[in-house]
Amino acid sequence: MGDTTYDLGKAELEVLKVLWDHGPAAVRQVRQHLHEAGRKLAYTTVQTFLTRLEQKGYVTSDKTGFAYVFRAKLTRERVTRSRLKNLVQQLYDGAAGQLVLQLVRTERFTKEERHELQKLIDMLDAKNEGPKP
Amino acid sequence: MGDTTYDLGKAELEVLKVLWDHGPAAVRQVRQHLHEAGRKLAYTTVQTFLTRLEQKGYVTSDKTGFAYVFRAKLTRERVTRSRLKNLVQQLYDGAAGQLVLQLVRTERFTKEERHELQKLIDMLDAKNEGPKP
DNA sequence: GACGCTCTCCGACTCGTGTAGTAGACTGTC
DNA sequence: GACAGTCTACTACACGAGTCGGAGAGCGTC
Repeated sequence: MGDTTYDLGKAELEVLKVLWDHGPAAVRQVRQHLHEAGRKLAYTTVQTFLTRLEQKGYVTSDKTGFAYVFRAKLTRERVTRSRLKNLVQQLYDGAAGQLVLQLVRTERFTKEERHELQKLIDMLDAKNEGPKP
Repeated sequence: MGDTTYDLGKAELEVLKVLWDHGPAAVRQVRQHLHEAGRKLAYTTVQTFLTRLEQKGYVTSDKTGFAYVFRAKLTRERVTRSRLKNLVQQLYDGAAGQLVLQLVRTERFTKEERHELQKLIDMLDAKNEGPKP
């Protein structure tokens, strides 16, 4: 269902994000990307995170070449959902609508995003008002 | 502006939430509320959290009566914003729109919330298309 | 076949957070 | 004014997360 709660530390998430953004990579590449993002960590530190992520089942590794190549198993969407669910639960006792409203109220959107949003609302309207529940 | 990042542990947030939900309270009352919410903690544990929250400047205390009464200084909205900002930053490099889209896509809304949302979008449209940037 | 580079494995240390106990101060009651 | 109950202050400890170094294994090069 996706109601699982993923326990990811801040730094672990950063590492995972590299895999999401750049695809599968070995320790050295991950470290390189983090470095370019202004995050300077020792080689072994990155390795520790990758290992821990693997132990938790959030990434997999295959050693086809010289070094292990790590690949994200957990998707960004699942983490987002989990994080949001936590947030909504912790702050609003589960009332997600309130959160979205605050978000929409306070964030800036591009034209495209607004159109997309509009379409989604239309769909929601159609779905909830058309066929009887 | 509100871009501060509040470092609140999970348990600290629970305590803070009691203050939001029930207003100012002394250690004993806070503990009582937590207890009713199924969270059983020792008196001194609750006290520790309150003290730490005060040290961080997130609550204040006044000792008018017998015991100190703690009052939330930080608002739920600020914490929400901070948390969301973090989330969006960490997962989407700051592209909040993407987050909202996913939220709207996957969460259920009441009719009222949809209407509210619609109004907000109309406002966004008006604001962003009316005066030149 | 010795040197050097890169990789993995394992251990270690620190800091924040969650959790609580004890000692002493205060207050009200007989 | 002694006792019981409640409050605060201080201390402590375990655990996870963030951080890294050193030891040893593979592999390429002269």
